[in-house]
Amino acid sequence: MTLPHPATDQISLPIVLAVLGDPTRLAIVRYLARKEGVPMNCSKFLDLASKTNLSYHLAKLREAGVTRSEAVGTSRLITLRRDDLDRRFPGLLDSVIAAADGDKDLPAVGVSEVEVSA
Amino acid sequence: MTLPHPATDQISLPIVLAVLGDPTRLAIVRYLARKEGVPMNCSKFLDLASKTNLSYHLAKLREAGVTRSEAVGTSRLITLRRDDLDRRFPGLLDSVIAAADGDKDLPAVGVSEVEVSA
DNA sequence: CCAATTGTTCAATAACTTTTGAACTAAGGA
DNA sequence: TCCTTAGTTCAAAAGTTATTGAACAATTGG
Repeated sequence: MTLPHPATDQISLPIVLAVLGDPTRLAIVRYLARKEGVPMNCSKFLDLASKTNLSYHLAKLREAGVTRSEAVGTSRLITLRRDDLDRRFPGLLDSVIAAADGDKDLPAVGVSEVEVSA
Repeated sequence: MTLPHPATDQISLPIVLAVLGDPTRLAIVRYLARKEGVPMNCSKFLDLASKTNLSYHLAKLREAGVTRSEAVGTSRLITLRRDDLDRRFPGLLDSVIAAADGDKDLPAVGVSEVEVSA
């Protein structure tokens, strides 16, 4: 957990809402929610924005307490801080993700991915 | 309903999240939620911001589909579009308001008001 | 060691959002 | 009619966020 992350009780509601109020970041969060438990690296999101811009948006998500970024080799493993968010704002993430899933106009990543069973 | 309001199915998730991601507007929404059914006029919120600035924030809430503003005489009656929001984004408003109520650091209006029974 | 891969940082710019005050409109009461 | 109340509009200024490209750093494979 190399990079700075806020403690669970430091996560601020307005900041989380503002951070989720951006279509690119919302798409990232949706994808992480769909692939829960599977750590993602940034390259997954390159069809949403440029590398530099992704770095910016992923930092915003991390600083808001929405995601966790871990440095592993030259990659960052990114995960949703679902437990922390659910503890702090019960029901919020679920309703946001459900709402986003129901909206065909929002940008999305990896929608047509093949599920690989173990 | 004189002023322009989006239809229920035109309410956009990122816009709603961004609009609620402002502490002043969140305080307005919390107050409206607490006084559900009782139409408010803008002056209720004058301790949050200046008259001009309130006009701006209330327009943002209306344009996002979060509130309804009705012109009555020289006043505006403002209400939460709870039914519409619940239909469009089930659970979202409740979790946002519950989260806001649990946060002592957020600005609030009319917290210490006397409940007047009929 | 060298090159490729992965992502960051920096500075610049563009694009928005918020806040302000002065001037305004519209309704209602004296 | 005139004054007050309630809120809007407008243009400017201030502040913030998003986007870009070029340069950089760190790790890993050959």
